[in-house]
Amino acid sequence: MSPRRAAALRGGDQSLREHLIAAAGRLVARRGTVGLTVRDIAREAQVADGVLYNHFADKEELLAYAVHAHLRAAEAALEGEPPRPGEGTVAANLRAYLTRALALHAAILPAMTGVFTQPGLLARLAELPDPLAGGHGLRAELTGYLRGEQDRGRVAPDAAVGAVAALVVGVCHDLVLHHLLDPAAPASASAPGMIDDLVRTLLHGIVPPGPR
Amino acid sequence: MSPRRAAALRGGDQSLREHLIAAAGRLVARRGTVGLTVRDIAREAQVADGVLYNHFADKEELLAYAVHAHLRAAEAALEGEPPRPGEGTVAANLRAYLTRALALHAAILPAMTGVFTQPGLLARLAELPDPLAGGHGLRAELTGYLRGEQDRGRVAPDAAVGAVAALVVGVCHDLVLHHLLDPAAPASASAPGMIDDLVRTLLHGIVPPGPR
DNA sequence: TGTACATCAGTGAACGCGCGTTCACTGATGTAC
DNA sequence: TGTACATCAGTGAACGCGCGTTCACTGATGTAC
Repeated sequence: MSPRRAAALRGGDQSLREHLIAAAGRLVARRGTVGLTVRDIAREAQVADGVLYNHFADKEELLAYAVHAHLRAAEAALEGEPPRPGEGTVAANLRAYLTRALALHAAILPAMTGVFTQPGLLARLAELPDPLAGGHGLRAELTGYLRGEQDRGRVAPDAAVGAVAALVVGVCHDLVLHHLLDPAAPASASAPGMIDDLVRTLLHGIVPPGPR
Repeated sequence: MSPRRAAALRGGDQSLREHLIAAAGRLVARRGTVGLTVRDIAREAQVADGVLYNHFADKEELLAYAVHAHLRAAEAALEGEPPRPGEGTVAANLRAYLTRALALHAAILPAMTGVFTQPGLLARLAELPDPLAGGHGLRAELTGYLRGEQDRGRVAPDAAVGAVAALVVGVCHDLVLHHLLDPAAPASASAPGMIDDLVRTLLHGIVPPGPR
């Protein structure tokens, strides 16, 4: 008793549900969630307009799964492992965290920008397991790393790790948003030395050298 | 030859055009641009649905003026003057800049979040004079201030002023967005010490004291 | 093995709603006499 | 000064479109005999 199968699924072993999430996820990665219609998704999935309602309560539920898949894919696409306390130099590690965070935000922010403006979608997304909520995991990773360096004496014991994490995540927002505002302009994140400047500032601050 | 006047304008000396921009601006400040309909605006202005087309090419043009008015109002509402190089202490001045920037972003970001997702509206807004584009003016102010302090030797001559500006503006995005994501959670910006932590980090960095 | 039937996911035309926009009409005010 | 008319911004019902959603129908597959 296995009834009709969607034409687009011939030859594959994916369920239509997974197929729909994947298709919607592709569109989310490409265009964000704003202005995405159920017909766009059905066309991308090469499937009838109405099927999605056999697998999801409504458009918002499908979109929540699609955004979730997009976020996890962006996270999985990050290269290498996050640095660990004690290894290499603090400067190199901070640089690695900044690079990772920038790459993640560049992949995620365009889609998340739309999510911010759709409270219902945001709520649906929060209900899914492991939401990672746009860089939360990264913030925790960085905070943990800095605490580890404090234990090893390579970061000042009174350094404000929470402030550093907020600065790092924030600067990612800023650099990526600037690029969104004016896609023609060269991303200042890729400006030579920008990341190094950020690392230097976070490490040593801006007061002149001399007695503190 | 002065024909009919909108009922809502009785007793005032405002033009209907200004009246519409003000009403739309109020809604933008309250709810952002997303989901705002021309009927919402007409109801807020206590005016007929269609009048806006006597004064604006379309909804988007009115919205652009409304957002622009909102941005200028938020900027005007900032208390006090931005600090000047040489006055007070660098720490106090940085604190003042952070406080100003946070206040501005808290007022502006909810509306701007929606603007990011409406490319047409963004383009219209960019066409208006003095767009200030979500903190551009503030960034320039801060950069100028830091250069002035460099001239006076209170900020290291090799300090990366552009990086500091990006960090300051970025952390504002971050703190405000967090509040947007979870309005119930207490704003970490208001957490006691957060701003002081940020100032300390920017001034002195996180490496342990000792020989550089 | 071959044939008729039952099942039910997939299909896509159609529905209803809300939106931006239009336009025939209204009516307060200035002008002509 | 008083009256009839012209003007045109304001009015709001109506239009058309695109959207999310529904549902009568289709047809590939498993089952009964």
